[in-house]
Amino acid sequence: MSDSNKIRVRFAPSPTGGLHIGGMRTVLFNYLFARQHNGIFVLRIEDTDQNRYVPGAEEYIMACLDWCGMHPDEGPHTGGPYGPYRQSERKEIYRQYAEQLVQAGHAYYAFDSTEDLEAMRIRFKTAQNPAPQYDHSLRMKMRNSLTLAPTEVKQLIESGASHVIRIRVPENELVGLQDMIRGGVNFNTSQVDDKVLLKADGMPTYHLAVVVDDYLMKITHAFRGEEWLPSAPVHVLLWKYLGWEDDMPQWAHLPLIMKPDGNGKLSKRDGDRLGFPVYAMDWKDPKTGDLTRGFRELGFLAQAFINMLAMLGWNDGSSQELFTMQELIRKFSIERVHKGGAKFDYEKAKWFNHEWIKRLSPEMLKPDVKKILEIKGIKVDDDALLERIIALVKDRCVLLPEFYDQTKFFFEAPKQLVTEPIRSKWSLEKAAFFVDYCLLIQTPGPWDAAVAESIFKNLAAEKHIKPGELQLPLRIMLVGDKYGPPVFDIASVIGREETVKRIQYGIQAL
RNA sequence: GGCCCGUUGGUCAAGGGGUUAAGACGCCUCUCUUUCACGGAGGAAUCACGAGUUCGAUUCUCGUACGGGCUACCA
Repeated sequence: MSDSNKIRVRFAPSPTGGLHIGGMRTVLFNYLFARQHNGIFVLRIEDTDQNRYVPGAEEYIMACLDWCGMHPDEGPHTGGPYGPYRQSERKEIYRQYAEQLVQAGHAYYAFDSTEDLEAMRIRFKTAQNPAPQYDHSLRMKMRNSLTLAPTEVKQLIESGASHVIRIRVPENELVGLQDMIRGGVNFNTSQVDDKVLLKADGMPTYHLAVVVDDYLMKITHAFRGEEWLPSAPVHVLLWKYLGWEDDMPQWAHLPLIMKPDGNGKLSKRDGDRLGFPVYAMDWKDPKTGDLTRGFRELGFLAQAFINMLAMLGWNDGSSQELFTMQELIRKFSIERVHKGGAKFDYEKAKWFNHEWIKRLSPEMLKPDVKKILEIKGIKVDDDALLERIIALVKDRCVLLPEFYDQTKFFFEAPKQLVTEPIRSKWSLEKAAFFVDYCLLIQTPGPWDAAVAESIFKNLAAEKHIKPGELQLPLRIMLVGDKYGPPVFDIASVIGREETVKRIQYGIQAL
């Protein structure tokens, strides 16, 4: 494939806060598509709204992509031949195209103030039309270069009067587009309003910027959320009016991710309300200082997060649900993306993580587990030991932090023993058994789970006590509670001396 | 209100004119394990509705209902 027809996609977030799973899924689909076709994945920062700009959000977005291993081929930090990749730094580019549109009669200057606009909306509001739009039916009633005398317009502009440039949407024309997911979608332009293209501050709106930049950056396939579908005719019109129709990218409007309960698209609030993450990573709002927890910090593996994201609205047609990034790159197809929105299910998300923890080797899990333990003040230097422990417990950890609860007793004796389950059945005979058991295991010789178990069972048989009656007490002495991997494995790992110590302490406590 | 997009169990979903309508999550039962999980075996539960086309519609068409999105000098 030559460079001229190379597939180029872009993820174009606006840096206004945390990156939620919908955004991350858009990145993922872009990334998969690019990699599958050996194309270019561009990151473009859409920071045209100065009011909503949040410092740090761009770095945060980069970090999220980094976590998931989806590195842009071009972008503000990587550079590239079509930069700059921040729209705020491209401000000067947009004006000329807006002016070009005005010259061609496809756009016009509008001088209406916010108050004018508000008054218009109130004045023309009826039961049939509760939200009047600045469109073909109303534009001749407003203050713009269509209604004002050319000399007046010229004078207003020269005097620096605040104004915007609006697209002049034709009346009663059919505008259609082919969507890769939905097929043909048609609109009658009479329903489309004269969207602002260039704002009073000289910044473009999304509508102008997305078209200009997609053209200039040679984007071939444009993926975005379904919420953009209604404004797609504006974009199609712009591609046409700018004379770039042949270069228009193929569109794919992705289904929305919905709230698990009730209705509407998923928002950060739902996560707060229902107790699950919505953002990829922890996000601290620099203004309020509020911390919103992310999937990563709550203990999700990047592999699981990606896998979960991919299955939200896509499948390969088989019943396979577990995919590596490489498999996804190979198997992804935009045609198999669902049309309907999917309700987010946190239980299922956790299931993916659990599956990935089970699937990954102790060695691969080790860095994450080390981090978890270090946070809790446990530093492990013996890698082989740690891997052995991880192998023992990983099947019972759903989220990474659970590795702490599942492994802490390997490193330190339980501080408190939960004795309720065994106290009532505790007896002098059992105490004597454990005293003897300690004596027996202290004699030199090999030490592993099998040894610990056979000594235990032989002694129990000798004393005519059912081994089952003894195992739970042993577990509680070693672990402190009724959970964890097989008890003799634990004894084996912590060693005979520590086992003896804990048993002796346990006998005291009971 | 208008425009646009959707609709297979509670959730994610496969399928697509004739099927016992896959599979997964969750839930329940049993089993393994004298811990907790994992694993294994089962179970309950679905084609929104109405017309039409057809020998036959969950599948095609049209309506309706319902859900969603948009309707900003936000993206």
